[in-house]
Amino acid sequence: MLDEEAGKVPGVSPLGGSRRAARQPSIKDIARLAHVSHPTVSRALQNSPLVNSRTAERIRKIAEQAGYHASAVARGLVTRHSRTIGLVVTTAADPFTSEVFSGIEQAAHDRGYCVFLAESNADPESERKVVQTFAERRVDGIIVTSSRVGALYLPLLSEMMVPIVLVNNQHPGAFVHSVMIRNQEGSRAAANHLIELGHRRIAYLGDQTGYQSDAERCAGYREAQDAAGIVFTPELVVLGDGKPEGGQRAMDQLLALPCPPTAVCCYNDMTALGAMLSIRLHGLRVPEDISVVGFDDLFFASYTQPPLTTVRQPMRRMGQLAMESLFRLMSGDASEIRIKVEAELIVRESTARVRTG
Amino acid sequence: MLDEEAGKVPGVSPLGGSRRAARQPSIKDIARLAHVSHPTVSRALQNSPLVNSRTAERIRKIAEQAGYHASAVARGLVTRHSRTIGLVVTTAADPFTSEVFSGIEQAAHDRGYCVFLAESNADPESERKVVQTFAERRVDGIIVTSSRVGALYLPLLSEMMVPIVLVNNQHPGAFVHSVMIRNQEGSRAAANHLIELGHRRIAYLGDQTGYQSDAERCAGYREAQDAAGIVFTPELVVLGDGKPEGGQRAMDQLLALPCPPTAVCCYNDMTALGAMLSIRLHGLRVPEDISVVGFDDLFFASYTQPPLTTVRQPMRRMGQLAMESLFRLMSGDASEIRIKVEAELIVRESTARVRTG
DNA sequence: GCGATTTGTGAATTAGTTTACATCTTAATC
DNA sequence: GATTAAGATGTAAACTAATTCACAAATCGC
Repeated sequence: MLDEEAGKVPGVSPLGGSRRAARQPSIKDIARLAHVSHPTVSRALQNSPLVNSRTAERIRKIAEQAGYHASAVARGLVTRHSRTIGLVVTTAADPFTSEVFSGIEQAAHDRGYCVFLAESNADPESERKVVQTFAERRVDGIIVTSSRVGALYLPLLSEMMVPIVLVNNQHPGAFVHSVMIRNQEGSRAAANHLIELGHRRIAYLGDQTGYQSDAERCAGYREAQDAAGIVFTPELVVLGDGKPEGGQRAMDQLLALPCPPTAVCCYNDMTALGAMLSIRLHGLRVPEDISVVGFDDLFFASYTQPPLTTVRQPMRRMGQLAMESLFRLMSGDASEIRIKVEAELIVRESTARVRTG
Repeated sequence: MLDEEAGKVPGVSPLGGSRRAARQPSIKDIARLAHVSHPTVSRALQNSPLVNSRTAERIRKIAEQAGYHASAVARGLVTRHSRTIGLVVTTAADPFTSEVFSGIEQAAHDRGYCVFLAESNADPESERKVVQTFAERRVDGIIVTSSRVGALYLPLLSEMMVPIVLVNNQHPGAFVHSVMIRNQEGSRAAANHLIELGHRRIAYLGDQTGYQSDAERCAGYREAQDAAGIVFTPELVVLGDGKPEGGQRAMDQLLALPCPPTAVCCYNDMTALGAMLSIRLHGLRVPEDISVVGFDDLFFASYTQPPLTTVRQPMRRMGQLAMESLFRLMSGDASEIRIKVEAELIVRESTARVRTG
């Protein structure tokens, strides 16, 4: 016990006139208060069998009363683990993203991890900066959701020496870990549903920023048609931007066609929202005139008018799976992880039998 | 990957003998690679005038090539600042919350701060744990959004010695900093709009978990009616839960009344979503039979059928303001911050002149 | 050779974890 | 009652990766 025997925690009185911010108590402050050495405090707080359980209990109580919280930054320095993960998203203000985050956060929290959430705004430079920030902060792992720039991560990855899991963003050929929805199967189910309802002229309203997801969903749409012997009509494939505005514009295009479709498969629910608005503004009705199918099953899908038939992604679950995969990787398991989760068609009221005549 | 050719440089390599997993390069590794001392590297990377600019440039280049990222955890230990803030939300899977987050994140990112996002799930115990986690991680500040448990933060606050800003969650009387929407004025404007359309029997569909926000919005609703000489009818005030399900149930109640309202002010847009569904399911139409007003102006408000008249909250802006307030507080400014932002009525098509006869 | 600029040396500091080792206290055993 | 071992605790230090300071030394221009 060398330092100030003063007995008080230095700088702890905020009213002392000092302009310095009061310091949080350190392990040595607790040691002094409990009249033990600081290694004993450390042992007590970690339930080490080396300390008498009654002493340990006493120390824990004192620490609690003093409002002691062992600094994770000091601990992280020595343990070389921050118990922190980084999540990079295009934007957090998106129902899909925030559901996935929610799943990640829960799984992380359960294991004592904290999540840094950063937006890349779909800007590669910003994305690079975010990953660099995460590197500086020594996150133990990284999850990337719905990004367009998968290729970017390869060089960063080797530099970071930290596992990365991609959600719905598998860069083809890259050796990265991923959790994906079965895009093609889901989309095929949606298209099949329309075909079963008698539709023959079915459009696909895609997402020009969707890259692989869009390609796979479009493939599912085509596959279903091929199987049903419907010839592919290129002008029935138009592109939005994954948001309502883009969906609306793309639907406008379809409705300007000499012979518009009787049904539309949308890249996602946000796109479907815009498509349905476009249809209404053209004086047509869903599903009487045109059937609409979405993808995602966002919260609002059951509240649209009419309620939206869509392909459900288990978003929370996908977030959890991504986090659990990351835990596996962080614990040293180096095997490649490529999880594919099932998509489920949810039939509501935006799809109906094609109007005959 | 740290260059193993450090071995050909005379001197001891810290990695030389060890079989440890590849480590991220440290400032000393860079010093060795650049043939300078580590304080010089530190100076160079901080653009100190004490180093020759050419040397500094050379060092920066070497650091870059080696993929060096100065450890924020080590720096945080000595500087006592983590350049990190914590945001606690009830759930991230909510359009209001994620918009606010987005504003916060942008402002934080611009100043080199990272944001920990944690969910409390409206559970006080979980909320306490989250704040404790933030304390351990030595966040420089905390923002809390739309929480019910404002009172909880007082004891924690004094313990944490870290500034806290509340968004739409002012606990009355607590000495905390806050960014709030003008609930009462916004709600009054909504009710006035309905009154101007000739409505006399207007309901308020509140949120039993909304506490102060709900009280203020209800007060605005009553104030407008008082001013218009409309007598208050208690059975026209029903409570939801801030979500579509609650809105639907509450609207069901209103429609079961012997004399149902001709217009409804909803606590928020999510509630309005449920209310509109209930109205449809009862075979009535919006706005012909019943006018509906929301609150928030979430992204889907312009895509409902009919598009929703609502009171806009500048959510991103509120997030930014909260973050900027936190920066002020973190820089030592101790003056109380209580920002009130204006609400703006957005008239769309869910409200119409009351049906006469 | 003088002074200014630049760089190096060595150390303290931050708040923990962890280890090796030394005490000291009990309790059991002979 | 002494011996011995086990258990509990203290002491001192190393370690983590940076910042920062005091001071010394080297280099450079003039």
